[in-house]
Amino acid sequence: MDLLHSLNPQQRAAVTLPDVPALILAGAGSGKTRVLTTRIAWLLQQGRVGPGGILAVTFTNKAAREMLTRIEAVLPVQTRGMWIGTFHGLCNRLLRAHHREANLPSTFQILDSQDQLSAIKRVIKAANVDEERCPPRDLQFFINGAKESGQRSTDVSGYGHDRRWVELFAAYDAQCQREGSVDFAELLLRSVELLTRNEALRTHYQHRFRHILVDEFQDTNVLQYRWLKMLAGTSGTIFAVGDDDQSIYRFRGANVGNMADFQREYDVTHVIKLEQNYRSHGNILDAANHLIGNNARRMGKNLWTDAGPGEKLRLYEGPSDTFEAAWVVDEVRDRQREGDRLSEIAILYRSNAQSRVFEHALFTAGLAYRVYGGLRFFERAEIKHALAYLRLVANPDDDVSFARVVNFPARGIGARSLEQLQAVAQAAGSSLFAAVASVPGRSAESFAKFASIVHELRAKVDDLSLAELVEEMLKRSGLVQHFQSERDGADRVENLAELVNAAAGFVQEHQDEPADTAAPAVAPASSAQLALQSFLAHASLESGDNQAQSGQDALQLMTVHAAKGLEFDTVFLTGLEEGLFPHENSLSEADGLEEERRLMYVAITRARKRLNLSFAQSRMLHGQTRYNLRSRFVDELPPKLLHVLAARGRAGAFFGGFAGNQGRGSGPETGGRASGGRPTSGREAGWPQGTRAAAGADSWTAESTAMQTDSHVLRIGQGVRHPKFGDGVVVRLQGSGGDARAQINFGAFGVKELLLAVAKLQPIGS
DNA sequence: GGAGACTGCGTTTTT
DNA sequence: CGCAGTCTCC
Repeated sequence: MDLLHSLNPQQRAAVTLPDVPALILAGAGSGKTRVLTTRIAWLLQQGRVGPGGILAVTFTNKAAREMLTRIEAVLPVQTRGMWIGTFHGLCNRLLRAHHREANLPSTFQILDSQDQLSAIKRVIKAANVDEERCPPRDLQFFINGAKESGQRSTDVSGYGHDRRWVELFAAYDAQCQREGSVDFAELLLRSVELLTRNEALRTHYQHRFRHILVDEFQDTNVLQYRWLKMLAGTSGTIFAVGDDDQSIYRFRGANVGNMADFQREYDVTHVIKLEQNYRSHGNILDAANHLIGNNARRMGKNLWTDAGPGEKLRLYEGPSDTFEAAWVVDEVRDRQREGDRLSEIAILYRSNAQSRVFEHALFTAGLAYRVYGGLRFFERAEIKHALAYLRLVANPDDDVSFARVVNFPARGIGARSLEQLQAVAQAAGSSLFAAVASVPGRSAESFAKFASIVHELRAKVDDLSLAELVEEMLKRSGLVQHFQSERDGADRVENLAELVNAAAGFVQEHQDEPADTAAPAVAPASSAQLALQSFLAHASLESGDNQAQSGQDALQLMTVHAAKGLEFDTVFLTGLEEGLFPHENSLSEADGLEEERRLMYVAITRARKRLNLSFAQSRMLHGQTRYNLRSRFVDELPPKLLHVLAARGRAGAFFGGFAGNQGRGSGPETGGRASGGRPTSGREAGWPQGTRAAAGADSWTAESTAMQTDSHVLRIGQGVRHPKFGDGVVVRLQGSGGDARAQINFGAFGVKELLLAVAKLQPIGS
C-alpha cells in the first residue's frame, strides 16, 4: 500500500525526511497527527528502523492512543516493540524497568497532584511550620517548578529563595524516597538523572531509539526537552512537530523557546511548514491568520485552504451574559432545525466559571450538553479510597494508603489509636501494617480486623482476575456498603462499580503486552501481581474521563484550553470581553497578551464551518455585575469577514427588568430605531466606529463611583439615552466639575467618552 | 465522627 | 454568587 499517495507535498516531504533532526511547523488542522503516524509507518515500511527503534511521545494519553490506533490502521505492524506514550507514561516504563538503578522500590507508586499536595501538607506539619506562613499549594508550585526546570533542593538553595521552602523541598523529597513514591515531575527528573548517571543504560537507549518523534513540541518544558536530548544522544534523530502559534501552556511550564533551542542545538536545517488546512473554511482561516499576525514573536506561518470562503463569522453583542446565553440557545435550535448534530456544536469560553450561565440556559431549554473539566474519574474520593485498598494489597507497607483507609469506612479507629500505632511502628522501624500485631490496648482488635481484610485479599490475588479482585475488595472493605447507606451515595456506588469495569477493560487492553525489557533482578512477582501493579500506575497516570454520559448526542461546553486539538462544525466563542479574554491577569505578565492571542487563535481554528463570536455588556462575576468592553481581539479581526448582529433589545433595557423576547427579529425595534436608523439584526452592519477606551484597565464594577450631574446622579452600570447614539451603559466615570466625563458603551456605536457638561444624557431603566 | 455553619477566594491544566 | 475547605459543636 502506498502510504504517501494522499499526502500534500509538504506532508510528504516531512514523512520522507532522511535520518536528520527535523522541525515540523504544523498549523492547526494541517494534518499533524497524520504526518507523525505516517512517518512512523513509512520508516518501518522502508526498513529504516524496526519497531523497537521507535519512540513517540505525546502529552496526553488520548493523543498517544490515537497515534497507536492510526499506525495500526495504516500498517499491520507489530506496535509492541515501540515506545509510544506520554512523557510520564514512558518515564514510568523506564523507571519500572530500572527501578534498582534509579534507587526506587519495585512497587514505587505515583502521586497525582492531589496525593502530592497531601504529602506536602504532611511534610509541613512534620516540620512544625505554620500552614499560613507556608501555603501548601505555593510550596507545591515551587517544588514542581524547580523539578521541571531540572533542579533539586540542593540546586535551588543558592538562589535567594526562602530557606524554609528549600528545607521543606528537601524534606518532601526525603519523605517520598522513604515512602517509595514519585510525583509527576519526579518521574521525569529521576529518568533524566538515571540516564545522566548511568552510562551503560544511556548508551543502550541511545542506540536503541534511532527515531524519536515528539508531538506538540511547543508544549514541552525544560526538563522534557532535556529528557529528549538524553535519549537521542548524538545518534538518534528527533522529529519534532509543533506550532508556536498554539503555545498556550506557558503557565504550567511550557517553554516555546525549546523550538528555537532545538533548531540551534541540533543545527536543524529541515524545517517544514505545514500550512494547508483541511479543517476550516476560508473566512475562518483568514480571521485566524489576521489575528495571529498581531503577535510579534512568531516563527511565521500562514494557513490556507482550497475549500471556499464559507460563511462569514457572526458577531453578537448582548446586553448581558444571560442574553448571550439565550442567543446561543436560539442559534443552537436553528442548527438543530437544519439537522446538525449537537455534538458537532461547541460552546467555548475563557474560564470555567462562565459555563454556569450556559448550563442554566441549556438546561431550561431542554438541550443536552456536556461540560468538560472538573473532577475526573480516578480523582474522585471514593475511587481514591478504593485504590488505597488496592495499593495495600499490592504493598501492605504503604503507610499512606494505610492511614487513608484504616478507618474508612469507619471502624472505630480514631486519631489516638492511629497515633499509638504510629509510635509502635516508629519504635520498631517497621511499617504501620507490620506494627499492627504489636499495638497495645483496646484498639488492637480493630486494627487486627482491618489487617485481616488486607491479608485475605492478598491471599486471593493469584486466584482472581483483576476485576474480580477489585470486586472482592469493594465488598470486603465495606466501601460499597458504606456509600449505599449514604443519602446521595448512588453516584459513588456507581463509580465504584465502574472501577470494576475499568479493571476488566485494562486487562483486556494490555493482555498481550509483554513485561518490560529489563530482567527483574529479584523475587519475580506473579503475573497477577504485575497486573495489579500496572493497573495502579495506570490509575495515577490516566485520570480518566470525567463524565459518564459521553455516548449521547450533546452540545460540547469547554474552555478554550480544553478545546485544543478538537474541531467542530459550529463553534460559539463567547465572553469576548476585555478582562475576560484577554484575561485581566495576563496583561501584567510578560508575553501574557501574546499568549492570550494565541489562545484566541486556537479558539478560532476549532471551527470547521461556522464561527459565532459573542460578548456581553454586563456580566455577573464573583457576585458582582461587571461592565466589560468588547475584547480587543474582536477588533483585530478584519471587518469584512464579520457579519455583525446588532444587539437585540436595547442596551439599557435589562435594567428595567426586561428580559427574554430576544428571539430572531422578534425583539422590540428600539435597538435599531433608537440608534439613529442603523441596521438592526440580520442585516450587515459596518464596523462600529466607537472610540475604544485605552485598553488595559477597562473593566469596572458597579460599585466604583457615582457622579452628580446637573439633573441626576450617574453611576457605572446606569443605562442612558443619547440623542444621537441611542441607548448605552455607563462604563466609567472620570474627572470632576466642568471636566466630568463618562465613558458610555453604546453597543453598535462603540464606547464614547462624553463631557457631561455638554452631552445631553437622559437616564433610562433603573 | 459527622453534619452544618463559616470563611475566603475566584484563569487556563495534563500527567 | 458558588465552592471548597476549615472549624465547631453535638
